[in-house]
Amino acid sequence: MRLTTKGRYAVTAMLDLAIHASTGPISLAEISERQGISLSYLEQLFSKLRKSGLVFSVRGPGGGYSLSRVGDEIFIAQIIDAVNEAVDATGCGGQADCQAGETCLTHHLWTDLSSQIHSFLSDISLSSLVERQEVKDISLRQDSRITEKSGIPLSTLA
Amino acid sequence: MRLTTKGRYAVTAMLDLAIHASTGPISLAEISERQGISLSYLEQLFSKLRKSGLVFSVRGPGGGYSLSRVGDEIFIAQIIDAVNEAVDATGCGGQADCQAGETCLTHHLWTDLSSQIHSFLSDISLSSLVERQEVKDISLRQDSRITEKSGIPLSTLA
DNA sequence: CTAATACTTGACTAAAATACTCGGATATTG
DNA sequence: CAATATCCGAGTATTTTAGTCAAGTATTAG
Repeated sequence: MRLTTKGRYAVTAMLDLAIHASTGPISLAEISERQGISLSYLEQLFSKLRKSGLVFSVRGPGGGYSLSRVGDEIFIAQIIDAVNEAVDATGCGGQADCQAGETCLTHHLWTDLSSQIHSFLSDISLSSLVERQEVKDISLRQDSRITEKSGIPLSTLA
Repeated sequence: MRLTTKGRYAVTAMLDLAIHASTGPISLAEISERQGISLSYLEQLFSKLRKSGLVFSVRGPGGGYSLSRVGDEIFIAQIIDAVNEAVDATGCGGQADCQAGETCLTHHLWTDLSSQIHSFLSDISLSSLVERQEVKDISLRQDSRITEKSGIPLSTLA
């Protein structure tokens, strides 16, 4: 199964984009700070997300990325597919040549599992995540932490 | 997500054991040949499977491994748990400290996915796999290939 | 009793994948 | 033209995986 930080970061970043969608394009620097993901790494991921048509970019000052369509038309499986190539639990990439060119004993089991996972993640839209209370809470915490940092100093120490 | 050849091999080997259960203990050498898995690697895996109580061993000539209980009381999730520690889609191992000690934006999603996968694999018993037609077919092919090798020479060349 | 079989254990290692970094280029805005 | 921000490819340290190797112990057949 390919489900690593790459896929997780991609979903997290896309969710960040969905949450802050109303304010125009979001720069990767913002996402990097809010979500704690390295900027260079985000650049790599968004290159793939853009090529898959999930986001579009605006260059230059004030630029950044935006979702290419509304959040309830973007599903988690699409995001993971875009950066991970495929969610696949088989060892042969679905080729069924797992044991010296022939099908291994458990091939069909992993095929079933793969489609199970895929359909689960295909049913969850970005919008549905944005609506969840835990997500709202965490997002609020993240936003306020950023505000503290870049806003009015909290004490006279500085 | 941790689902690698380790877990796949373990399930495959256990299924091999379930299929050939009637003939007493099965040696790892047999499984190694039938399933194309290195003997030393199988030894590692079965060490964990034994410690988890899924199999028991008989030493000495004629020895090998047997299932510790009937195949419809052994589930795929248990096998994977035994060798892989856990099927877990989160990056934090369920600790919810994914982002600098705090919960990351997508933590709950990965928690949900993990339990989805786990319950899917918890519903599938070894016996149910043994019953499947594809598994029967593949097993038959594997057994006949072994027979050819160790049985009556197919030509006078040797 | 002894030789062969087969499990048991732990340490070690090559190869692959992952999770990045780095340098520089290009486009856009003010 | 200077600052911002995306774009792109190559390079790399770390970690994980998948597997080897060596030495041992228990058991049984003969």
